[in-house]
Order: sequence, then C-alpha cells, then structure tokens
Amino acid sequence: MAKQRPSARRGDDRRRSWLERVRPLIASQVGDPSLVERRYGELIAAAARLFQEKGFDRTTIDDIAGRLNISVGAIYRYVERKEDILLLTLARTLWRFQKLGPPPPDGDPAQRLRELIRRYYRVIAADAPSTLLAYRESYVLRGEARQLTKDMELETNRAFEAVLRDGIARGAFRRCRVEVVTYDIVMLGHMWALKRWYLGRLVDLDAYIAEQTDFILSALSRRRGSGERRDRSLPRIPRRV
Amino acid sequence: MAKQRPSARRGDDRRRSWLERVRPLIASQVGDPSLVERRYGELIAAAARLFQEKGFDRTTIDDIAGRLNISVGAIYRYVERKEDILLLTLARTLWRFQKLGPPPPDGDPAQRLRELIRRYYRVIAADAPSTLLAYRESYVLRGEARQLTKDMELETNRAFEAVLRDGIARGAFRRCRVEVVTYDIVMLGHMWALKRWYLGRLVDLDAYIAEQTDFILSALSRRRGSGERRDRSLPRIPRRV
Amino acid sequence: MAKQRPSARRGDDRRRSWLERVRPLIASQVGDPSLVERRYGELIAAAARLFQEKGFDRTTIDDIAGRLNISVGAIYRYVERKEDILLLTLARTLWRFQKLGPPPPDGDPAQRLRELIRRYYRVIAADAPSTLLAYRESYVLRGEARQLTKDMELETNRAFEAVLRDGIARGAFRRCRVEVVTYDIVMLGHMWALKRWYLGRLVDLDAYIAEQTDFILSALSRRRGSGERRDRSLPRIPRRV
Amino acid sequence: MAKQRPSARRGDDRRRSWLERVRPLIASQVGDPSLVERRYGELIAAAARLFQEKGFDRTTIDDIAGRLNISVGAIYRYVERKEDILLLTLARTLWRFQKLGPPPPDGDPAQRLRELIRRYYRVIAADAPSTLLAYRESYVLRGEARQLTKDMELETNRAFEAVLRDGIARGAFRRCRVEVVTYDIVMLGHMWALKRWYLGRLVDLDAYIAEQTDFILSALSRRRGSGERRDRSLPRIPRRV
DNA sequence: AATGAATGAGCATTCATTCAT
DNA sequence: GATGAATGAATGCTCATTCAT
Repeated sequence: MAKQRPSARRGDDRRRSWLERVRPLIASQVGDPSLVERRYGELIAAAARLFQEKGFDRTTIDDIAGRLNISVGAIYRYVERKEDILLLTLARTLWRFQKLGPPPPDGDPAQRLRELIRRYYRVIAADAPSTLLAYRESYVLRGEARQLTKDMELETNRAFEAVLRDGIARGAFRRCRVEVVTYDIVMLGHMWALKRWYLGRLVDLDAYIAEQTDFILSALSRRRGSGERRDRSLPRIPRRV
Repeated sequence: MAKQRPSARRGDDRRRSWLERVRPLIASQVGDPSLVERRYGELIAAAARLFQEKGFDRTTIDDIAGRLNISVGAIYRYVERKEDILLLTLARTLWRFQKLGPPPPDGDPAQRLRELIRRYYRVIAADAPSTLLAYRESYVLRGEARQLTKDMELETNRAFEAVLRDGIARGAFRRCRVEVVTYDIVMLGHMWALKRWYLGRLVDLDAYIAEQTDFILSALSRRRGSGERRDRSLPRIPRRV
Repeated sequence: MAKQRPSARRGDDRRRSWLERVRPLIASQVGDPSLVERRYGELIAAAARLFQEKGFDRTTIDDIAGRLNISVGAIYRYVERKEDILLLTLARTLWRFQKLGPPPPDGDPAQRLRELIRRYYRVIAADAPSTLLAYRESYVLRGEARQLTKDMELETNRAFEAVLRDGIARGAFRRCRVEVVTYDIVMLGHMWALKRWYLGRLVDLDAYIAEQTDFILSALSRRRGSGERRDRSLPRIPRRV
Repeated sequence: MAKQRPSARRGDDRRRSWLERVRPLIASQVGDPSLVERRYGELIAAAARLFQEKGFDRTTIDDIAGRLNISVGAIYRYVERKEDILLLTLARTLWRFQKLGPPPPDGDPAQRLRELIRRYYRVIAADAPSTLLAYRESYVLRGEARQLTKDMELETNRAFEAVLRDGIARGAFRRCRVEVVTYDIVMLGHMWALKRWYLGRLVDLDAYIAEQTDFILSALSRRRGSGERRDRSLPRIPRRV
C-alpha cells in the first residue's frame, strides 16, 4: 500500500475526480458507487454514439436503453433526466485532455509546445465526433452542468498557457495576449474535428499537425525589425467590461 | 440589358443568386416570387432569433407563426417542412460574407489580408449568434441542403485563398498549404462567436481583430534561417484517401 | 331586442358568468368562444362520468378522448393540463346550485327554508355522483382553481344564510351562529350523496328530505323555557384566531 | 385467563380485534405476529401522513419506504399491494372511535348524548386530516376491504343509535328516523374535518361542539303543538328499493 | 427477513403536418 | 392565399411490483 507508483496513482486520482466533478450534479438513486461508475460508462458508450449520429434531441431514451439492452427504468435509476446523460458524455470527452500525460519535459519552449500540440491534436483526432458533439450540444446544458463544461475546457487550456508564458518569459516567443493565443491553438485543434469533412480530403492527421504546428510556431516567432509591434504595451489593450 | 446601373445590378444579382441557390431546394406552393421573397425574409428574421435562443428542435412552427402573426398554415404554403426554414436561415447567414464589399484594393498582400480579415471578422461579430447557430444546427440538414451550406462556406473562403496565393507568389508570405491556412483564418474569425463567453470578458472586438491579425501575419511571415522548412515540397504531402 | 324577458336574460347571464369564472384559469389555444364552450360541455360530460367511476388519477386523457371520439391533441387545444378538465367538471357541478331558480317567495321563514332545502337537496340528488366527486377530488386543484371551488360553494350557501338571518330577525328561528347552521343544512344535503350507499337502502329521496327538513326546522325552533340558552350572547362566543 | 386486569384486557381485546378485522384481508409473508403488528403501526404512521399530504395515488411506495428508512422489498413482505396500506390506514382511523371510552353514564338521555357528541367530535378534531383522507380515498378500496370500512363506520354509529332510541323511548327526544338522525350527528362531526378551511376561521372546537350540540338537541326536542307531525307513522315511510 | 436494482407497461403532454373552410 | 382546428405518433419520465442476493 505504501509504495504505489505515482503514475498509477495519479491515473486513479484522475478517474475518480472526473466522477467527483460530475456526480454532485446528477442525482442517482443507486447507492453502490462501483455499479454507478460501470453504468455511467455504459451510458456514455451508447449515448455518445447515438447523440453523434442523430443529435441529442433526436435520440430517445428508448434508443439508448435498446442499445444497452437495459430498461428505460434502469436508466432513470442512474440519472434524473436525459440531459444528465449528455453531461456525462461531454464531461468524459472533455476529460480526455486531462490524460495528455506528464507535461512535456523541460527544454526548448518551442519543443514543448510542439509536443503539447501533437498530443492534444491526437486526442481530438482519436474521437473527432465527440468534439463535434460538444460544439453542437453543449447549449442544451444549463446552470452548473453548463458551467462545468466551460470550466473543464478552460482547465485544459492551462497547459498551453503555461508553456506560452514560459516561452515568452524566456524570449523564445513574441509577446502576445496569452489567453487569446492559447485558444487559437486549441481552436485549430478543434478545427480538425469541425472541418474534417473538408480537411480530411486534403491532408492526413500528421500533415495537419505539422502544418498547424508550423503555423503556430511561426506566429509566435520573434521577428526582426518591424515584426513585433514596438509600441504595443499589453496592459494598455482595452479590456471589455 | 447593357445599360443597367452597375451597383443596382450587383445588388440585384446577389440577392437573386441567393434565392436562386435556395429556392430549388424548397418547394413553395406560392407562385408570386416577390411575395415568396418577402415571406422568406420574414421567416428568417423570426426563426433565426428563435433557433438561436432555443435551438432548432425546441422551436415550434407555432412559435415562428406566433412571432410573425401569421398562421401555421401560411408558413406551410412557402416551405414544405420545418428544415426548410433552417436552410433559409443558414443560407442567409452564410450569404452575409458575400457582401464583404469590393475586394481590397491592390497593393501590399499583407495590407490586403489585414483588410479582408478586418471585414470578415466584423461581419461575424455583427451577428455572432448566427454563426453559433450554423455550428450547432447545420447537421440537421441533409442531402442537397447540407451540401449547399458547405459550398457557400467554401466559396467565401476563396477570397482568402486568392490573397494568400498572391502573397506567396510575390514572396510576401511563406509557403504553406493554402487551403488549411485559409481555414485557419476563417476559424479564428468564427472563434469570436464560438468562444465569446470567454473572449468577450478579455478583449473587445477591435483588440481581438488586432491580436489575431498579428498572429496570422506573423504566422505567414517569412523567417530567417530555418524558419521555413527547406525540405518541404508541398505536392508530396500525402493526401488522405 | 329591447324586451328580452328578465328570466331568460338572467339564465343567459348565469351561463356566461360560469364560463367567465373558469376561463381565465384555463389557457385555451382555440379562439372561437362558441366552439370552446361546446367543447367544454363535451369534455365535462365525458370526464365527469369517468372521474366518478375511476377517480381523477386513474382516468387517462386517452380515456376521455376515446369516449369523445376526439384526438388527445384536440383536448389539449382547449385545456392546458389534465387538472383543467377537473376544474371544468367541478365548476359545472357547483354551478348547478346557482340555478335553484328565483328565491322562494316571501312569506313564512320556515316555508321559505323548507322550499330552499327541497330545491337544494333535489339538485344534489339529481347528480349525486358529482357531489361525491367534488368531495373526493377537489384537493387535486391548486391555487386559484381550488379557491374558485371554495368560493362557489360559499356563494351557494348565501341563500340559506339570508333566509336564516331573516327568520331569526323575525323571531321565527332561534338565535344561532348562522354560518355554522347554514353549513349544517348544506352538509345534510351533501350527506345524501356521501352516504347514499347506506341511506338509499333506508329511505327514498322524498322521505329523506322530509326527515331532514323536520330535523332542521326543529333545530331552529324557539323553545319554551330553558330551550334557548338565556345566557348566550352570540357576540361573545370566542372566535378562533 | 380469569384474572387479567380489566383495563389491560380491554385495551388488548380492542387492539387485537382491529388486527383481526384487517389481517385476513392482507396476505403478509411474515409469520411473527408481533413483528407484523409493529410494522403495521409504522406503515400507518408514515403512510397516513403522506396520503393526507399528496393523496394515495400520488404517494409512492418509495416515499413510504424512505420515510420509514426501510426498503421497498421489506414493505412487500408485510402487504401484498399498495392498497393494503391504505386499508390499514383507514381501518386505524375508523378504529379510533371504538376508543370513545366507557359509554356515558346512565342518566338523562340529553346528557348522555351531549357527552357522546363531545367525545366523538373531539376524536375527529384530534386528527381531522385522517377523516378527510377517509372521505377522499375510501373509493380506492374494493370488495371486502371497502366493505370493512363501511361496516366499521356503521358500528361506530351504533352508540348514537342506542342513545337516541333510549331517549325516544323515554320521551326525552321526539320521534324520528333514528338511522338518519344518527348519521346527521355523525356527519356534523365529520363536517369539522371536511369544512375546517372555513369553519376554523369562524369558531374554535369548543364553540363548534357547543353550537352543534345545541342544534342537535334542539332538533330532537319535543315541541308543543304541531311541532311533531301527528300523522307520521314511521314504519309506513316507504323504503326505497 | 431484508435489500434495492431492475423491469416495462403506462401516462401526460407535445408538435409537425394536414385540410376543410 | 390564408386560416387554425384537428390529428396521432412520438417521447420523457414514473412507479408498483418482482426477485436475485
């Protein structure tokens, strides 16, 4: 017990904390936590696919129950309403990014960013339909559930933010508004999922990652001469109130 | 035919061609084209708002009829099914980008791109909810209707493509896969609509445009030394089948 | 037009005012008032029977629709929820008492009371199951609807109150707490409906009315000697706060 | 057997006989009678409250189990169906009147009746919601269960019948149809529960009892002259077939 | 004896679409 | 052309009851 491997332990912590984030928002009537976790997994597997194919509103509880060979009543012992299943699905999707693994080893900021982008984009590509689903159906969620998805997205962004700030501090990247550029990088990852109907005909994933990595690193490169706006003092950029 | 006023003609062409694109997909029972056009406009105005607020599936025909002070039966004389109204709405949204106005004046490619970005991003910001709607509800459309929205989006991209290709040809921009970078630029515009819940708290539109313009132009700048990958021969990048 | 008979007019007023009492509580989607009135009548006829037989909660909308040879959707164009049908039913039942006709002619208070009792009890007996229904299912209604049924019941009681007060003022009846005795009379009428499973085996309606009339008039008679409590000053009877 | 303390014995008899009346109608799977009796008591306590608040049909077995901190399965070991719990509840309510205590001491019939009324009305007032419940939900019971509640109500009435008959025989009360007048007295007691929403605002319980006692005794008083209908021969009153 | 997860028929309500007027 | 009442299949959710543990 005393000598658990840190990585295994962290993995465990992470899985647990995913449930911990979601469960308080979903009133389950079933007590046994391991059963609940199993059922959640089954629900996600079945529902994610259906939601992707037909959309949330066009997927019925009967569809989900049928695919799981379970009764509708059984589903409602684990969730209170249909939206809860969507929350489960989206939370699991967003959580994948927490599994990007140990942060890239120290070293050249550009290399660290490259690696982070590669991992992040690969996670997206591994399940593009889920990313699409998140864009399409997030609006269905309200209140705390909606907030949770937003929070989880922003938390994921933090890894990029850290690398960017470090790179800027070390003079490897040009100065920029880090929050915006962070989202640029994230967005260009999501783009693979959002526009795959077009991009997929042009390039494969590796080429896409290479292209976007070039684009991003080039955008961050410090330029000679007038490249970087001299007069720009970040703090003075007007914030919108 | 020869002496129509250019401006009137262009405006007319454009409006007509929007209808021309959409009408063959929508079986209206009403003959009078100007009446149809008027009703389409009313439908779009009412439905767009409702779809944005509640989503397509959660908006009823009664909602739309009620907002228009028209009968449900009347609506069904102009469209065949509910999805047609969505098509109308999305087509109108996508059409806004055709109105970017006269192409930027010849000159420095960077200046032309700057100007194009500025206009494009402003159009998005002028009606962010519609962009959001397009991302959320496009999947509802099937067949030709879905294809039309894709085509219209790609057509809009052409203006960026042209400027990029010109800039590369003239050595102002680094070499890159133009279709991808085009979509990057477009995507970072959509991002203002998609992530405004976050970005809107950080920057205002002008700052956003400035930041992204810097980002994009920096990404396109030719760099000293190894910045541009020497060994890269674009045509050899494997296409995905 | 100018010379409508008063009675006919009053009858008309009354029917209208019944609708006027109920309609503001029921959001109907149908405009045509005469159609609404007709449908309300049909709904009441079908639902009252079903509610009496099986109870409100055990009667389904399908039952009602089936009995009316109407679609469920049609019902929901006239009412917003199932409870509305119950309100309709109870309101109609309570309204029957407004039709007791012109108040008994002036004369001996005992005679007027006798006549009022006779009429009131006959109305109950004419549709005992509805009275039973009111006792059983009123609790289902909430808010304004519940209040309306209470108000209508109390309004009916007023006729008895007036006769009692008049009789007491004229020395024909002993002094008593009029509101309580009023409800006694009303209650002994309801009793015919509530306990008919027992009473119906013992007496017929006329005998019942005769018996109860004797009971009530005897109870109200002024007695010699100690019959009427001398020391009792009505105003001093403690009111419950 | 001979030397049990009277009080203990009576209490025991009564409790036992209540169970004896109900148990044959309820198939319990549990053998131990004292356990069954305890569970019945718990069920009644929990269910009565819930039935009063939400009605029988709107109270779920889960509600009851939850309130008792017992499993639904456990409940179904003591009763066969949900209706059994209602029977239990109503039987207990009706049984309260068996506990009116030793019959009023011999003496003046009016005094005995006064005392009986006082006790009976107090029992009702002590748990008015249960009386309301009986009126509302009795119809749910069918067959023997329904009959049992009717029988128990009529048995309670017997005490009043006896006093009335005695009073009439001794010339203290006027002649009347005893069964009807008995129910009048009972009904005016129930009225406190049924119309408390109105009466409770006018009088307190003691005033109510005083008022009704006056009303009833006055109704039973023999009057001078034509007060009592001479020509009336009770046996000839037509019975309803 | 007790538990509580599972079942699945049942129900209120919605809403796209039709069609008689 | 326009109206709006009617249709009825569809759907989310409930809950009495069962039964394996």
